[in-house]
Amino acid sequence: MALPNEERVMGQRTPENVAARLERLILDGVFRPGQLLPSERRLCERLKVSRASLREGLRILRSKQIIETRQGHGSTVASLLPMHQQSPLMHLFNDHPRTLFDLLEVRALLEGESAFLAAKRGTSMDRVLITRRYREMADYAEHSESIDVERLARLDHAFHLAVSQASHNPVLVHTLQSLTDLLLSSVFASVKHLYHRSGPREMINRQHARLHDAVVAGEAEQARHVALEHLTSITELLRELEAESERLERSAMRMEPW
Amino acid sequence: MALPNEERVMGQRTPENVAARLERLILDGVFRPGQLLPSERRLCERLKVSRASLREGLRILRSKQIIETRQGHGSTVASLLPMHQQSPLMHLFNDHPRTLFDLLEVRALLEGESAFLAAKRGTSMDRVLITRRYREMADYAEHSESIDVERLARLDHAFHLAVSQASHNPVLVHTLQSLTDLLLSSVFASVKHLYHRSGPREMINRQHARLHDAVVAGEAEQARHVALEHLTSITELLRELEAESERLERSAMRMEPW
DNA sequence: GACTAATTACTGGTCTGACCATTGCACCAC
DNA sequence: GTGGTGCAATGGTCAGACCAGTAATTAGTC
Repeated sequence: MALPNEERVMGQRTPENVAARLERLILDGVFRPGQLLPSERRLCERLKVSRASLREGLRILRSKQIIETRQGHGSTVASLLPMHQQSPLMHLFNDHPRTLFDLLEVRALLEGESAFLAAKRGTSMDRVLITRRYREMADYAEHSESIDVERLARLDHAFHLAVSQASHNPVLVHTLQSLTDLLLSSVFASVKHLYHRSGPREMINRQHARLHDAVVAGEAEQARHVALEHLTSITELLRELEAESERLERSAMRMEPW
Repeated sequence: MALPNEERVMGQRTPENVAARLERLILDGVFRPGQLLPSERRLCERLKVSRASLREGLRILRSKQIIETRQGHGSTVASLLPMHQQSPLMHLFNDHPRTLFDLLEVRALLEGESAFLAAKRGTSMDRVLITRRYREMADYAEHSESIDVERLARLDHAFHLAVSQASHNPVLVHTLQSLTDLLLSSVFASVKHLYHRSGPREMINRQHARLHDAVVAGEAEQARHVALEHLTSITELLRELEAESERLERSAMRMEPW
């Protein structure tokens, strides 16, 4: 039961642990992309595991495409780290921030259609659920003094999800979902900013109210119109935010040129 | 260099090969989902490899989530085979064939918007490319006596891709692309049927011509309208095809009840 | 007889040390 | 310089041993 101290801090001698420790070393920059790792024999000594366990650990990293191995040569850290492998579209965001607005454009289209279909096809149960989600969100936004932005974002998301689900088109729900995930993972900080300011927040609240009313009333064209307006507003707000941060960056650059 | 004959047919004694052979056995139904595999020792004998290599092979299957392993118990074939893991949406198609029309609904929306934007934003270079793709497709459809359906489908796809790319919205292009891939992977056989019949083929040709003309002329609203009409036609044709095959199935059932 | 505890015969997990196969480099003859 | 040759390093595979969980059987108890 009692292990030598050094081994305890090193963790268990299991392949999973080996892979995790090596991944940590790579993420910390000890081993850099393109670089040749130490030989298996050396890594065994350094990580205090047998070669069999080490090799299974390397196998894990290889299957995650974190390293590449050539017999007689060694293992090299792959140049594309998994951070960039989250989604095919992720590349775009890293290369061209402008893609954000392309995404919003597509999302507006889908969000508008889902509101339209929800108003048209939504059952009474759908409407009850939509209203409940709306009330949860609106109550929290109005009554809470100190707002937890993350929670508000979740409630917001739940409301829109309920609307899209009332469209009774799972493909639409899924596509919208994946685009929203992509959006939030890339600009969650910016979205948080929107909630923090009372001006935008109130505008968003009003639009949500109108969207809810139109969908529940079954006014399909109106629902689509409101949804499009909603997304247009958000796009506008994000544009302003971007321009603002650009101004800040530029002034910071003047202060500290490189 | 000279291996015993038996080993040569078994293949190399490498973990990758072990994984491939086991996967083959699972796909062939020798080992069924939920079933417990033979113990590592037995598999070693049967596959004529050392336990170290076998374990690395099992590690590969585990990382692909084809098997699950518990110490002291054994390795079981996962109940969800990788065939169903191609895409989150794939589940839907397997469970509810009706999803096909949901997909076509979303695709019509995106295709319409992409035609609209292409007509609006397309550069002269875009138009040249769209025309070229259109001509390649139309020439092949008209002049070829015996039509290679797969080739025609590729040309068709290339034409629509050129249109969507002229929208200058990479997110739209990507989303449309993934939906199209999903569609073709699930109902490629049905799509082939459409091309085989001269009636539907000529209708599709006419719609392509009108779509091309509207986009190149920059008539955005008209382009959207034609694209929507195009997708509506295809949906209708697929519906008819489905009803037809259902009739066939039902009559077959009467012949051979079970 | 019914329940609990110990036994035991499995299972996967790890370790060791050896040998094989490929690579790349230093060396050497031409 | 050029082209072979050998050697030392690498990853790949192997065999056998022991550790560590699991589960069914058995022995013991009430």
